[in-house]
Amino acid sequence: MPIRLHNSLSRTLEELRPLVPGKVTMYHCGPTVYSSPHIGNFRSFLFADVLRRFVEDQGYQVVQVMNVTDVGHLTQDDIESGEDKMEAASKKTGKTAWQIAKQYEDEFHDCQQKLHVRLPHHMPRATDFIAQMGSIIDDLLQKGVAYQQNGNVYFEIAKFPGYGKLSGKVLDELEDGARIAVNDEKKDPRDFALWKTDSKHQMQWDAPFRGGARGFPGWHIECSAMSMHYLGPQIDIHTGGEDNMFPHHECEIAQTEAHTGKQFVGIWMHARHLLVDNTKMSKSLGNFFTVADILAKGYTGLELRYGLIRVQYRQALNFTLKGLDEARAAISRVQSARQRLVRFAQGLERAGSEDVVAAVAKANEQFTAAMSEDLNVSEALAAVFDFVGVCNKTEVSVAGAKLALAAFARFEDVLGCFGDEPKADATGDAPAELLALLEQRKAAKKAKDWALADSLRDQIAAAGWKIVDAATGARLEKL
RNA sequence: GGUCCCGUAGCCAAGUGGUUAGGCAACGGAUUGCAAAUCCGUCUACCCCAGUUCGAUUCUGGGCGGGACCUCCA
Repeated sequence: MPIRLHNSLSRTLEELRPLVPGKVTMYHCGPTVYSSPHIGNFRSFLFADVLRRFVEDQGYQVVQVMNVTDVGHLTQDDIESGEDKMEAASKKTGKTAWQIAKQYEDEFHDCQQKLHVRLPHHMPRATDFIAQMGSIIDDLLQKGVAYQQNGNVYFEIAKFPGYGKLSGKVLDELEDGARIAVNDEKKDPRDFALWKTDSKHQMQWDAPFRGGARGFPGWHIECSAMSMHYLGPQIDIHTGGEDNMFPHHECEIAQTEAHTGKQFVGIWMHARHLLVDNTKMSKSLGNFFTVADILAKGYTGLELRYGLIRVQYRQALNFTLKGLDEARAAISRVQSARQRLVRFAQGLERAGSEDVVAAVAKANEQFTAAMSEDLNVSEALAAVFDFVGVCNKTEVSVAGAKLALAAFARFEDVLGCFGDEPKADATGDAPAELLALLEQRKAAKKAKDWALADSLRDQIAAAGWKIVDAATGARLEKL
């Protein structure tokens, strides 16, 4: 089944047709490492992760690159007095820009791991690609599409007729907006920086291009350089948050295509920003949750992941703590069903003779169809839950249980929000004292001392475990 | 001001020109010593007004309401 994805450039659903059959190259605009990653960041990164997982599921070999921006991302991009995010954080904390970058890059990787992200094949830092950026700048200067003023290098928008094709922005509208760049150096307010000089800037390099001055790179150029380095001049998919569309991606297109003369990206995809309690989440409003904040509240990475991917990436997602509670319950429903199947498969419960071949095929089909239609995760989840219902009411055979488990394993492989296949019985993992309590309860039940049995159950629950009474006996499971 | 998105049952959220989405919660019942889990059942909706149509939640137009981007942001 063809994978259809929404291309921001054409504003339509397009079939994924990779440049090289069977192989898909993806580039994702990654974090700017100047503060702790928040849940909004991860809605975008998790979207990229699910995209990669599904494309792989469909048999493609994927190469995925996500950059780490550790220099050049200006707080007011085009304004002369603009300050690099890293520098601003440095000023605030007293740490060096390099320390800031390292700290938050580590934290970012930690969050990726906690949210069960399949790591991109390459996660390069902008500061490691100064030379590559330089050669592009050099070429753009040679071609006359960039110009230098007082050591600053700007890309000249007028030399690239396609500027604005992604975001639909035209000059007049921009000038009417709030964003009016005051910069006499530029020929056009929309011209953007490829290289900046600033003697006060901590991160500085000798110009990596001919005839330049010591300075640091503009924000946009890093993505062009790293994308090209790892994936070549043309890539299949490029993703980012919706805010990246303009100016970042617009600028990427201009500089990259001016440099290579080829179409840069096949399909541009942008994740909608999430809302928190029905209102915009942003740093300036201060109403944001970091990933660490959520985990500190006792939610697991899996629950957060579920909560952030359950709505299709182009829909507004209203993030609430209540939503995470729902995620917890939903995950548990899936895992309970899987555990039951594991028990059948391992002969711990008496298997029946009903088969699930048709149900498995249907679930897989619906799941694939939903995901193929622009990653409709909500609909894919519906297919999973339909399947859960079927499994729960089926006296499944051993072979059937294994088949059903394979289907769940596939859904987990793509979505990654349910967790590993549950063990048939977690009793063995429980602390010895709880096992003792469980034995005591068995005895109490036998003696029909219900008060004692219930109090033992409460004690076990207080320790974070629950008793599951099955026909084959009682066992413990983690709450 | 410009561009764009959305308005679905208690909540979250898919989808469709005429046949039960799904999750969570709630309420009955089965099961259980009582529970938990599970199963069965109940609650069955599409902002408003016109239009197109045999028929619209689903297409068209208008209205109202909410939100996003254009400005640091994923």
